[in-house]
Amino acid sequence: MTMSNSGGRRKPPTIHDVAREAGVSRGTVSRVLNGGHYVSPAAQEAVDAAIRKTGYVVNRHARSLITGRSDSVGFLLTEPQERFFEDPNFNVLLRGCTQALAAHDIPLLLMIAGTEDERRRITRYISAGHVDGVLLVSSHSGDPVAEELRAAGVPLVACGKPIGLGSKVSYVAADDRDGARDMVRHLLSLGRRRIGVVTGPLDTPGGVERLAGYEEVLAQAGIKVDESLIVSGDYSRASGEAGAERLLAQAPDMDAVFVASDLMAQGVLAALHRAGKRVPDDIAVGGFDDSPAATAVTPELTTIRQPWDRISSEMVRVLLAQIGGEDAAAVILPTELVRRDSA
Amino acid sequence: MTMSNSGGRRKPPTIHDVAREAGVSRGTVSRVLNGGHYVSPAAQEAVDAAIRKTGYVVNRHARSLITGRSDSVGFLLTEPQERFFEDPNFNVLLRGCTQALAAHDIPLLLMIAGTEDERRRITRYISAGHVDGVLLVSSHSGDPVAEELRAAGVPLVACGKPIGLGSKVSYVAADDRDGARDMVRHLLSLGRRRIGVVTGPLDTPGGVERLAGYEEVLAQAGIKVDESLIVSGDYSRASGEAGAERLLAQAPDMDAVFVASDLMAQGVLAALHRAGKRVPDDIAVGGFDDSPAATAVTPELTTIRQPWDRISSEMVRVLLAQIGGEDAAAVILPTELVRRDSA
DNA sequence: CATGCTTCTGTGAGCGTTCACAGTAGAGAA
DNA sequence: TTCTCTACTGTGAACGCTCACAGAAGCATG
Repeated sequence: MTMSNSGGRRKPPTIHDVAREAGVSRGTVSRVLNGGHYVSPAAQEAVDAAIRKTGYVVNRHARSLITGRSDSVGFLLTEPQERFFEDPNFNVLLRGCTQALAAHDIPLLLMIAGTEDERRRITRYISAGHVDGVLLVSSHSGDPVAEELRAAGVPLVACGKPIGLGSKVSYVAADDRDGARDMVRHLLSLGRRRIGVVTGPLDTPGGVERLAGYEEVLAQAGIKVDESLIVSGDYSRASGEAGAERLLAQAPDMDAVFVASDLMAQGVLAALHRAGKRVPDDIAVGGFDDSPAATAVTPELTTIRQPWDRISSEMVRVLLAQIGGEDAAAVILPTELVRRDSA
Repeated sequence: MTMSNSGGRRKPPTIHDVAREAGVSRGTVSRVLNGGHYVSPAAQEAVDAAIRKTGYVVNRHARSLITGRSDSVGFLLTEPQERFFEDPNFNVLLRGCTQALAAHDIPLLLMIAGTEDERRRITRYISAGHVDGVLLVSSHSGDPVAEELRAAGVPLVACGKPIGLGSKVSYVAADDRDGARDMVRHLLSLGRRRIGVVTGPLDTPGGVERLAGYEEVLAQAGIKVDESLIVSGDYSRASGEAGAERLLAQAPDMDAVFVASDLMAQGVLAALHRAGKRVPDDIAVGGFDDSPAATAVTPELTTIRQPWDRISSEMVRVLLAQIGGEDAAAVILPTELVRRDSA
């Protein structure tokens, strides 16, 4: 009855074991592990075999201790959490980032800065160098956590154009203005002329840009912007419902409405339904996001697809580049009109 | 023009710096850091002050290198990702776990095992000891990744009762059967007698248990279970829609239906609406989950709330206990009936 | 006064890597 | 021959921490 293996975790092999097995030195194994420059074919092969045989996996702690890198990045969510957690796009983004990083063998640490205590803990953790960089999701303007990290020189890539942060912050965003332009042009092409809009929050770049696209296209079409056709929401379903009611009261002759998020559009559809308006016959409805919500309603939403899969992979690409020493960069990605039944 | 601080990351203070500042040795600082036993009040205070002054944060890599612990845990999502990512409960769970862990200063590493390549990478990463334990979300029976980790002796806590894994795996789950019982009893109390059911996937414990609760209560009430009132779905909205259509065809006199998830219930509502049935007048509908979807439909869903916040905190509690050497444990948490308009 | 116990402190070793450097061998040039 | 160059390899020193151990000081006990 000697010590058995089952149940307990066996001490894993080290670079020493591999070196001994392969009949070379630690240094040579290390070189093989890190790119294989200045290694003879024979040594290369011997080390590869030894690694396979021993099941060796590099000890990242030891490596990090000496390199100063952690080979991990944080995914930081600050401020108004609820909204994000209800938004399925958030999931797509999170998954995309995780998988893009996994391809580089870099783990993603999820960090949620809700309470003041969490905020402190997270800034301390990140500033201490426990992650090499941060993917930031925060629509909040003047986010104090983000500002502190920026000041500490931590590589940072935001999702969506950040407000109130210095110019040294990279970001990746969909072309909100162009998406809005596409949708409004589409509504015009359907012959609609009294087009309302439920905007997103106007203290966010996305909210502002989508409204700007709307106004731009109307102006180009020679249609005067009518203030009674503009109401603003906060991307939530409830605010869409309330917005639609206001619009119906202010502009009974409205024949289309561009809603700056699918979730709000859900609310708009509900309100229109209650008011006895048929969609799209009486009023055409255009959404934004192409979230699962878009196909969960009747009629299914015509909407603007944001390329979330590309957004996530670009965020990772830009962050890794920045960690590698490159300068901050801004990436704007094109959107796409998805035609369904509501417009 | 000497090297300036701004932009670059400054080398952080070490335990040496703190020791010098406090006028004590490394050992004493280390003791303060790890619980403060066998430390004189004077030393304690001096070290605390030095830590504050220098802004010292422990280097986790150096610590892990010697302790063998990583002080981090993985959140592992395997198999049918899409379903999870559409399910808002997943977000609540993920957030809950992240925050519960944060309170212990333990980072959460998100891992998604989609492709075969990711699966390999993740098992290697975890088996190598780069996390101390794993929170597992996987409804798939006989999950190979989970099985491998279990065999490797990695502390593991599943969300929901896992199928096909040995008994050494802990899990935390809502009391599915009791929740189903509550809902069916509620439908009976409304005077309904021809109660249909759209089950979850019957290769998962949740699906089986919810159906069992349904059958149990009907039996208690002296109502014979009618096979034509039972159809099974996969928790997706589409399967709910299809299920409702089958039920309407098979049992036109149905006056209530218990749907094993809110997402499916959304589909059921849509199908009933199309068929001209009024809810709850003609047919009462009961859901399960109390997801945001429940209040996003008209009429709002009467449903069973699963205590997701407690599930996540219990998962973390059980995992940390197991990492600390305790035995595997199973935790079943009570559900709650939420009355709204659909039943 | 020796002995033991408790409480506290400092020291050296070592965790598993990478990195800088020294060194070797072989080829080609002077 | 001698020198230089290239391609490769091994070695010791670090990285920042914890842990085991030795020891000191204080106090009670024999």
